[in-house]
Amino acid sequence: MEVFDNWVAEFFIRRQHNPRVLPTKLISALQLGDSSDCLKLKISSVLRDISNSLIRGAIDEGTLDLLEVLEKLLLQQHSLLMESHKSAYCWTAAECTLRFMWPLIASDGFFTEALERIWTKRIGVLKERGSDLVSRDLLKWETDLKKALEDPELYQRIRETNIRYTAITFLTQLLKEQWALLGISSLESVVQRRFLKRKADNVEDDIVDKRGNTNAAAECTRRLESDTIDNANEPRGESGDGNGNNRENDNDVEGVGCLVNEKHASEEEQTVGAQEQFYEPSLDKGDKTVARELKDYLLEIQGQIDPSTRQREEPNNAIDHSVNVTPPPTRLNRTGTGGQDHNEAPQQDNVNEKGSGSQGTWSGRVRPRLPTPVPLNVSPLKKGGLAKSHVRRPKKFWTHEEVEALREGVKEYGKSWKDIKNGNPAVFAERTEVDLKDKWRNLVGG
DNA sequence: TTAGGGATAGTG
DNA sequence: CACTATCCCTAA
Repeated sequence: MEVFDNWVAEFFIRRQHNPRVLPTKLISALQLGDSSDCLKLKISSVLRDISNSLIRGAIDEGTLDLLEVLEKLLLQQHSLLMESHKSAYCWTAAECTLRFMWPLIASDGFFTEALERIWTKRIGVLKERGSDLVSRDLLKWETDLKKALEDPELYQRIRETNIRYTAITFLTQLLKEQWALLGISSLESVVQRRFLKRKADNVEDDIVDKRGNTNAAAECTRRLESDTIDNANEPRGESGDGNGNNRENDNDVEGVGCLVNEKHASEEEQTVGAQEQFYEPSLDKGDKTVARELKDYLLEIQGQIDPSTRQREEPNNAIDHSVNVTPPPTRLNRTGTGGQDHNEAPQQDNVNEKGSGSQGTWSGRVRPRLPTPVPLNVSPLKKGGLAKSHVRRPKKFWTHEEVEALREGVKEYGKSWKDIKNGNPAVFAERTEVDLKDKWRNLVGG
């Protein structure tokens, strides 16, 4: 596979420019080899799939598949498995089982089936191959769940816990860490270099030249290629400026790091003509220009290689719009008339449908404004990175179970709240380590 | 991650 | 207002 194709694919997957194409499908279509670059590409696509399923709110056994695939890929790369990966797997598995616990008692066949399918078969396979995904927590869950089959009280307790939240938290953390490990994409680093170079040369006209050039795609393809070949064997910033798709703390982005950041960049430009009070003062002009340029290139390239995409209805919030350029002087046909909507491929995938106001067909390099993405809404348990969650978690009194478990925990681990929580994940599913600490404080009357 | 201070809400 | 249980923020 061409280096260039590889890079473009990587970029699209990272940026999710084309969410209508499932990354894993894209990857299999490309028929990658096993080189290290391809490995990273595959990892990216799996991460993107996981991310998509999180955005859709679909945490299911497909997510488990993805996590297992990710493990294998990481293994090929000789990477160690991260804690977040194990935890994400463990809690996702629990969540998948929990959804079959809706009957009040375990007698119903669904729960038994789920236990068999997920814990006996699926996880049995993991055990056989000695997977690191089989963590202590996972085994603990396994015994708890199997015990719950006999013990209605335990069944009840597990049934009522909010496992989903924990699963989402770990999945999010896993994504964050893995994206960070992947570093910035090749294409981005190339474009950044281009930009810096050009900035040095002070040749801004170049950009202007490109506009209106019908052959632009071919043109920039050529340029990119010629520019990138010499950097072909440069390693990606392994974790150097690990600003992966970090959603929260990237006030210190440097260089193109911000490109990889979805939210902030998008809000920056999204606000054109709308409310301006979204934050992110830390984006530096240079970066924005780089990002804008890159996006221009890629959209044009995309238009060439995938003509059907250009005239399909714009998707909505699942898409990334990091760098939305203000409408250029050319006309922007987003005037309700939407001239060219034939070819309505009925492939809506699963993008949700609330962004109905967002369509606007676009031709050439003119892009419509897209709706602001809905931030991944992890429950108020977590301090939200974006919408300052002034929302307090509802107060929930401690049950006798919890208090007892806490007492036991302190006896066993001392004041290692984290260990206590991990030692009894089922009971403490809805308590944070800080909660344990606070509760202990008031138990001992401090 | 943990400890400690403080905010918030319920009760009397 | 005082007191309690819980939740939140942040320094170290």
